[in-house]
Amino acid sequence: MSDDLAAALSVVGARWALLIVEQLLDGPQRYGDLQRELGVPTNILATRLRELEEAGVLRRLPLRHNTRAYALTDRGLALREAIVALGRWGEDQGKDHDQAQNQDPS
Amino acid sequence: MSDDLAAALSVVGARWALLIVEQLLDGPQRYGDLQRELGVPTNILATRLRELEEAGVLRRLPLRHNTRAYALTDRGLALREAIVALGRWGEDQGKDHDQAQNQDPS
DNA sequence: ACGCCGCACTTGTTTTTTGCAAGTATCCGC
DNA sequence: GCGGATACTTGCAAAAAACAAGTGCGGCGT
Repeated sequence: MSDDLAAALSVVGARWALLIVEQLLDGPQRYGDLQRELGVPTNILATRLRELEEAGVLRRLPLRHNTRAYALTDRGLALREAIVALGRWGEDQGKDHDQAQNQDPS
Repeated sequence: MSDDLAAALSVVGARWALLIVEQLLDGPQRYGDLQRELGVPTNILATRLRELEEAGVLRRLPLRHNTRAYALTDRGLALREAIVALGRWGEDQGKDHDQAQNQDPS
């Protein structure tokens, strides 16, 4: 079964996961930054970060004392293309989403 | 707000949504086909198809009597790139995803 | 004509996921 | 040693998903 998409979604398909990765594409960030930027509930954020770390998408880098940063691994960075592609698609989606279904103007 | 990704995910971010679209990239298919190919619960499938239709991603084409097919619209087809990108990423994901940080195997 | 089957769904009900609010632990500066 | 910042837990309610069974409709065989 070549269902690579299902494999991908089992890692980054959960809610907020891709948004977290997108945010980290701009560089490593701390927990509180992600929280404030994305507006993600704190327990969900903690859960996702754990999952994504275990999946090898990101890793914790300890900073000073009780602060640390989350940074994408190579595998995480490899999501950029997919995220950009989805983002582009989302652009057009935002325009008008009234049922403008034109496929064959007769 | 350049959060196009969030806009995209609000449409195709729900569980099974992208898999349904992927399946339809191979051409129009019927309800039962999607169900059997993907193994998606029937009530979820019905819900997603309704949502995706309302979002202009796909449309119903009536076939004979009480059968119909689901086909992607142009907007739905435009998801191909994103799906391919995610699929490619998922390929590599499949290799080994043990959370072995740096455990020397030998 | 009538029952039966396949197709495309609904309609309960349970389980899982998400969200919200509040609390805990640790360190740092004062 | 107190207050505030940072990084999370924990408890509980709401929402979504999965499971199981049922409905309506049309065609087909008999």
